[in-house]
Amino acid sequence: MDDESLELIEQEISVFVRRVTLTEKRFGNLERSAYILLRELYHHGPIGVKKLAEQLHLDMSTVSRQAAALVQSQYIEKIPNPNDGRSYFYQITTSGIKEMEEYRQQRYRYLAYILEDWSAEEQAYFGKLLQKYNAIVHEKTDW
Amino acid sequence: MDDESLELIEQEISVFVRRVTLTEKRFGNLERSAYILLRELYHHGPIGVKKLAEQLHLDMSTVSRQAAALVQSQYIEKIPNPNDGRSYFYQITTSGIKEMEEYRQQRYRYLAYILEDWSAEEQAYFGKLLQKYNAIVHEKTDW
DNA sequence: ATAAATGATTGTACCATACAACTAAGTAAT
DNA sequence: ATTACTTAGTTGTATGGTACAATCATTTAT
Repeated sequence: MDDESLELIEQEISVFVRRVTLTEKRFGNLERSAYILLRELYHHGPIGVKKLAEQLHLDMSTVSRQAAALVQSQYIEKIPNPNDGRSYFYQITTSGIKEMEEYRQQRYRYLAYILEDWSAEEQAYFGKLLQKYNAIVHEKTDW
Repeated sequence: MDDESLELIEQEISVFVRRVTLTEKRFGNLERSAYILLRELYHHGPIGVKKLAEQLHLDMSTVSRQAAALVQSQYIEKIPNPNDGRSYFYQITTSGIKEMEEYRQQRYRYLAYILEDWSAEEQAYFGKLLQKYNAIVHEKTDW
């Protein structure tokens, strides 16, 4: 692999990640972790902590606590699994969807602002390359 | 701005950031935060906590603690400023450089593995777009 | 029926970060 | 020069994100 590109990517990724994490900490009432959890629930539908943790590549204990907080805030509901007394299904509520979309809108606005002067090609390519990167990590590692 | 690209980018950035942060937590003896601090010291040369915090866009207290830990590990040295009894210069040590490079090598290896099947164009473009994104955030926000 | 496995929670620990209070040293104003 | 203001740095406290280990309750397998 081309060393120059490698160095550039290495350098820029670390700056990029720093910026995104520090900038997008909280939008509205949600932390970023909560947003990601809600998004997963929204797309996947009712699901237990174990599977949720697998999807998010987090430890069950982490997800269990985050989910508990979201139940508290009434953004998700915890429904006992009728076929298995140990397990539950978490389900996003109307209010949860609203908050999730609120957060997303804020991200959209911010991104649109940052990328406003990019050409359509650059924007499209940026999205595709990020997607490709993520897909490869998914394939190649245990993600 | 094109909505489709925006949605894609929004989605993929959050996955991307998650993955990078969870994957690259620690390489060798360094945390990622330590690596970034060392890199800054390495490139910038001797500098106090205040400026360091500005460069890294972190609170002084955060940097102060991270720096103290690195002094402890002997990866950096704390030198009193002869012209100002309040302030110090932090300076990376030989051993600090070694660790920093160790960390970087591990990141390189990992990245090279992930990107091995990308064309040279894709690699180059990916680096450039990340760089461009970072530069714009820098211009447009108080970063 | 007892042992093993499983879903979930809780205890504990660590890192990253910020804000506020504080200390010590420098600078400015009277 | 003495007093008040400012500044560099550290430390106290709080929050969030995460993991590992222990535990609890229930289900499955022997």
